[in-house]
Amino acid sequence: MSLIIPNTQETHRTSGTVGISMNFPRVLLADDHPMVLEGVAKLVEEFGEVVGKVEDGRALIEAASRLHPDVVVMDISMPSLNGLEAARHLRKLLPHCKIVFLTMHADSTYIATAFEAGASGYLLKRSAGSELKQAVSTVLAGRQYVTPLLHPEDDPPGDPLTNRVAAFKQLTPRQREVLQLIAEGHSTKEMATLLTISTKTVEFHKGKVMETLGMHSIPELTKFAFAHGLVVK
Amino acid sequence: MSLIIPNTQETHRTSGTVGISMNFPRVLLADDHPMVLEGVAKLVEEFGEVVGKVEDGRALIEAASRLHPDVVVMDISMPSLNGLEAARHLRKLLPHCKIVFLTMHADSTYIATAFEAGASGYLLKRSAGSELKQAVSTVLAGRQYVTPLLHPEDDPPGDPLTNRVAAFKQLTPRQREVLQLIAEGHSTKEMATLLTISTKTVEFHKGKVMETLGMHSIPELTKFAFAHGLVVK
DNA sequence: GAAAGAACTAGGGATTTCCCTAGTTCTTTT
DNA sequence: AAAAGAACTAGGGAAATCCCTAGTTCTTTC
Repeated sequence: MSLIIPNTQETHRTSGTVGISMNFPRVLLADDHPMVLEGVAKLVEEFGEVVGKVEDGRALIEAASRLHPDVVVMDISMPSLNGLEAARHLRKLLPHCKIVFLTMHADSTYIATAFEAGASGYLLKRSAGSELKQAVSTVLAGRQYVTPLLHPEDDPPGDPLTNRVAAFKQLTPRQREVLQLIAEGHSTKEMATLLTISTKTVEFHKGKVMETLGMHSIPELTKFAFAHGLVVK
Repeated sequence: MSLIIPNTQETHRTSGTVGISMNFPRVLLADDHPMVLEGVAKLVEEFGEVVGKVEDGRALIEAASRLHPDVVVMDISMPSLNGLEAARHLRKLLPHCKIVFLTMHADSTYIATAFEAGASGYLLKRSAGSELKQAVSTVLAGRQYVTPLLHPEDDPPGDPLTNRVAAFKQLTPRQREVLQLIAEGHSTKEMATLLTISTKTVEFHKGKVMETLGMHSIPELTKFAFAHGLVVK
């Protein structure tokens, strides 16, 4: 099974002008953390020219329309205008400019949205530095690049995690009920009393939830429940 | 109002051997995001030697005791052993090695804790790249460096978290270590292997943490660890 | 309205956790 | 240097858990 990446730009794979990997590409960088921005710039300078460095989405749009870079490497979380919105603008403004996201967000909902917004590449800050060059040359060659960290092959067998949001929707009502109670700190015995079923049944539901979500510990479930607003505070 | 920075290392200001800014310092880097780690390494290479790059706190301890760097530049949020705990270990292991934190956390509770843990410098990822050199040479000269972004004029009024922070401070180093591992989802057996102690001892620490914090479930501990930035994501 | 599939219910048994007690090491104080 | 206290270490036994299997109810489909 593979990550679902909506291919809104069929030219990525078939355009006649692409396929040539550029020698020394002109790169525009955007990240709201200067320390990271400048560090990444040094990495880019090993294989390309850094034509600009900006710290928010609006500045990115301005700089891009002025500098006409071959590729933009940008964060998603940025002040003023976030990376996803900036990408949508950029696609209309400079249709030939490639977009690579470099972000903390490993969530697959982000990556799908990113490609919908016009991205050709997706890296994580957890990715190796060498992937930057790899990603830039791949997208300039007209193909897409997604960091191996997000590739489904690496997931535990059965790969229920390809999309945790989707997985969440697969939970039955009873399972969601139990998940919430778990995250609230209730013991199996307490849940059994609360739901007027046996502890064994509660244990079964708990096990099913873990299996469905591809998780193996209470803290993981707790964080998940939080991330989905299933638990308050 | 001003930031309270406990001066646990009076030699910072008065030792006879300090005051000389080193020419080409040997720097050890720690950050759990390789892309950032490698970028920052490039920045450091402009003024010093990068003797090592590691991606978690436990690897940092190992590398530091082997490489004896002049200064360690590290993140706070790291898997396995967070930066603050790693700093406490480091201070005992290599008393002459300077510690500079480079982190996202602009919270003033973090910075106070950082200096308590043995730091001499505190930078943000929002800080300018040039501050890195500035910070390293300042701490090697025996003084402290805090990024201008954190200067007290910018602080929000009040501090509602005092109670929890107080409770957190009551934990022993070992207890904090175990708390982090619990919140990361490790089983007792895994923790025992990681810490090379028996499961029984891990269980004892876990119990003590719960008793001290007045909590009675793993989810509660997990949320607490999150609220204190002890765990990433 | 009968068959099929999904959801909910539980039992048994190995494993792990919880709680109490207690020895050892490390630090601080006198 | 000795004593005291705190932190860390770990054992034993009761309780709770995890994992597998399996019966019952509820819903969907033909």
